[in-house]
Amino acid sequence: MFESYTIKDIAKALGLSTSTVSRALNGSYEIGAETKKLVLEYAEKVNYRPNPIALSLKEQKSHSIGVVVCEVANDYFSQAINGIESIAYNRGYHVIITQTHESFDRESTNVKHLLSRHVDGLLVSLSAETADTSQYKYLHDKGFPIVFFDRVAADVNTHKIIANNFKGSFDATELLIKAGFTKIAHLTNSNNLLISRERFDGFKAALDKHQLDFKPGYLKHCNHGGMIQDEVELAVKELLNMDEHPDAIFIASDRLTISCMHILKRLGIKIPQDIGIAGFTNSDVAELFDPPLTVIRQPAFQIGQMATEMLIKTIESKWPIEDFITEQVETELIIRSSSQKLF
Amino acid sequence: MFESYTIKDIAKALGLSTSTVSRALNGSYEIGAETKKLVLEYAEKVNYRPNPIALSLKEQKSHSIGVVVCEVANDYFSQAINGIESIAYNRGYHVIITQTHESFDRESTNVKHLLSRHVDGLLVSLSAETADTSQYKYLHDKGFPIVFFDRVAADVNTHKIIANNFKGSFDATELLIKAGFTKIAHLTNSNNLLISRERFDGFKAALDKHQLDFKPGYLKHCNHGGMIQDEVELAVKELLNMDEHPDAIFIASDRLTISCMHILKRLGIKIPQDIGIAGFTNSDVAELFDPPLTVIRQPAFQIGQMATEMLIKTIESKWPIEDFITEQVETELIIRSSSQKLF
DNA sequence: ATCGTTTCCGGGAACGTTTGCACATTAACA
DNA sequence: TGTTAATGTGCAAACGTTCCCGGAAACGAT
Repeated sequence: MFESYTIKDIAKALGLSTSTVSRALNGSYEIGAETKKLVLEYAEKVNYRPNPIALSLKEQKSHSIGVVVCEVANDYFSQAINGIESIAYNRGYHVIITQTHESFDRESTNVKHLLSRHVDGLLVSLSAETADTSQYKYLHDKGFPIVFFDRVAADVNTHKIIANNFKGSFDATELLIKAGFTKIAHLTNSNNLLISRERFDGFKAALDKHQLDFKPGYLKHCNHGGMIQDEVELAVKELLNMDEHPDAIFIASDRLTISCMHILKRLGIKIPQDIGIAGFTNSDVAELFDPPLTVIRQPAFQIGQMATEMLIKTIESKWPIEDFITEQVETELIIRSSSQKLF
Repeated sequence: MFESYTIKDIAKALGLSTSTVSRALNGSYEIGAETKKLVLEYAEKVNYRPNPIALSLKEQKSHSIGVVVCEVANDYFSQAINGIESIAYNRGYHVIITQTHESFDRESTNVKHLLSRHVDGLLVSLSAETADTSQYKYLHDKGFPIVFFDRVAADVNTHKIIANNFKGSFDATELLIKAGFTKIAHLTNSNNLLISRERFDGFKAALDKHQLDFKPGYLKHCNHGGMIQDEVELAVKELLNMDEHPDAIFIASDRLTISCMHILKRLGIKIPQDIGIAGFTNSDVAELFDPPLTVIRQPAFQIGQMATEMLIKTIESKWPIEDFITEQVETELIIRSSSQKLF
């Protein structure tokens, strides 16, 4: 039944006061053994569950956490959310998810909305458009719990969970180089995002190590994170139409990787004969692609879990936290034939 | 700022009572024009937002809806959840998502948990294991708002949103037949699910129409909905090892379709040369598969939206609802080469 | 001057909890 | 017999709202 018993009901039924019942339920030492037993048994019998809303009001805690991501229909984020939910559920928190669709305005209003919902903390992965992180800085300075994951704000000193983007990029790029590709382009997200810069650095470092020089024309940013199909298409076409066009593309985000594959398919470009491909994605079906796709995969589920654990620890901490840590997790390079150069 | 102003604060600052402020904010006719203006302006200035938790306690409504699905990391369900969120957000509800992982026990505890959270209504897609729907019947009889989507409970008379499973299956099967396949197997979910039975009926009807007889050995149920990889693998292998093995498989669920593709790939089975494939899935990358996969696609986003609209309408209805409707939406058959017979 | 109406506003209860405090009972002690 | 301590229980406030009442002031009509 969904009309639930309250402490008042129990008190009335047992001829006790609500305070006594409350204390008995919470195992207070100042309640007699038999009274306690009486209450506990009755509560069990009628399946008493404390009203979480009343508790929230009393404790001034909503027991909910707000999540800000660009979109949920995305392999990386749906896996991360899975991780977030799994921890939150067990710890008695519920999760309110909001999507920015890579828009800074949406992100701001989402944060405001979550705050007006009185969430106890925020789990944030920035939108591609976001350059201004002052709202987070402000909240964080006021002591509001925030944990960033994946797309972190460089200038807000709070807990963060990130993948080893440099190494992931370096390894993937080096893989392409070792396979024999020499003219490697880089398709990436907005430069606002720290991950874009880190991934670029890894890419560049691999080039440097193998004495390949970096062509500025081979670097393409999609400032809307792949939400605008035309933007990606334009970038890809520009690469393909260059006089000395690239023989491989290293792609730095999940959505861009998938978009790019669609575009290449539509254009009839053969992989890896015409162009080699390696990209970040958490798709579980990259193995089934034609050709099977070489990917850099992040432990999205674990990242979601770690971020949530950290956030809840921060929320429930008795003292203000001053030591904020940045956890780094390793990526996984899964080599398939899209990155194999054919001679 | 996240410490928000309360009505009390406003009352104190303006030398009014909380009742007056509350009424002014709600535009009550019994408040003088200038008082109202004063309050409204001050509230605007300090960016007053009513505390949703206090409101919930007062109104005995949590403004949240519970969602029960088998998993979120699934193309169909992540798209549906996207639709659910989009409506709920606009209507001022938040969404609590729970996953059954196709287990009936998990489903029961999830429902109990959501109820103890005082959700105002439930959006449910049954687990593959669920045969007993009495808990929903009970709640529904008590007047608790429930809307089923996709995997509906046949014997609970409430609002439902389903795809035209019969037609989707019929069309896909007929497509395989017309392509020249004659020995078509059917890989599907547990028979507990109404959608499995409907999809089987569509499959069977197409066979009948074209005078192909149905071989019981060609029907394989995965009672755990594809959550157990070995179960799917066994089913697929049994089909392939039959004396007169099928020349095509029609697959009736998202997860099974993807699982089956992985298994066939690992076994080195060529599609469509060795076996033709068509299956239900909402994957956005089926086009990129090797070979491109013929799919039956459901309008998952819209289904999520419709279900949520219906649920909120039921929640907010003044009178008890007696006319419950079942909305049916059409599926989309996307023909690609996995279902093209090569001679 | 008295009464009824209108207009405007405040007091206080209620929603379901927790918790500081006060109180009652009993037992032990002087 | 009175004092103290220990034990067990209840009252009431608080969290932020809404809303039923009751009431004060102003006004016109009698």
